[in-house]
Amino acid sequence: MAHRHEETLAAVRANLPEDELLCDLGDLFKIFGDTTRIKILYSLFESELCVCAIAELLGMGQSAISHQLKVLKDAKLVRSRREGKTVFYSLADDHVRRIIGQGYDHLTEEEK
Amino acid sequence: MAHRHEETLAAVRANLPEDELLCDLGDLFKIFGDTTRIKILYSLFESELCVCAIAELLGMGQSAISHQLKVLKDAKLVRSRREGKTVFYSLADDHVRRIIGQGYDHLTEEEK
DNA sequence: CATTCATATGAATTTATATTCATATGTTAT
DNA sequence: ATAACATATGAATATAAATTCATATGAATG
Repeated sequence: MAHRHEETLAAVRANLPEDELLCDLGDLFKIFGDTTRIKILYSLFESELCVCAIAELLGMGQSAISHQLKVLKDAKLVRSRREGKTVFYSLADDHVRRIIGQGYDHLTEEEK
Repeated sequence: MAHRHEETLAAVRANLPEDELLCDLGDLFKIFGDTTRIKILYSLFESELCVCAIAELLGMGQSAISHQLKVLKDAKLVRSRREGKTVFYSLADDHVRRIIGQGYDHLTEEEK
């Protein structure tokens, strides 16, 4: 503790969500915070893709992609659909596009 | 490589941004992907705060907070303003709110 | 039902990142 | 100038997370 700021902190505390939600938020963004996963998600903007197509597209091993798809699926960011031996992945909902879109904006827009 | 998907991949490749942008996106979200930083950003929704107020609010050491504020500042997510011995931090622009808002929506809304 | 193909998973290794500790910098007041 | 306070920073440690390798599961086919 250093100087006084109880008045300020009271207001901030009142508007701060529960700890659990803040943790969940961090965990969610953590998932977007990896180049491989961003690439996977972005690839799925266009169409559903099978695991080996994604691996080929990104120039990575099948195992690495599978592991990351699991992370994405656990977070409900992608869905999967099996067709014979092949499993197709697609975006789970539109939040993915919106979240990435906002990030894109931050990177490309000028700040004033 | 496994089976054929050149046709599909061609279309996906055409719409995929440059590698550098995808990396930058990952790096940006990585910053949101930490509970401490999310808490700091959320705290700043309400008002600007000095370092020791944030440390007190989060129950963490001043050093840890300073390190994270540096990360946030380097990413241009927060600004700082010195007033005597005290340094006040505030959100740099509205993208922060929007990005966190989209994450919040994903967590709290029902998916259909 | 044995083989092949597509995907998934566990363990190990490597690499990155967060916090702490000690200390430096910068500001104000005596 | 010296002391006291607020913040910043470097190095070290601890923890987490990504990829690889080997192998397992699950589905189709001869």
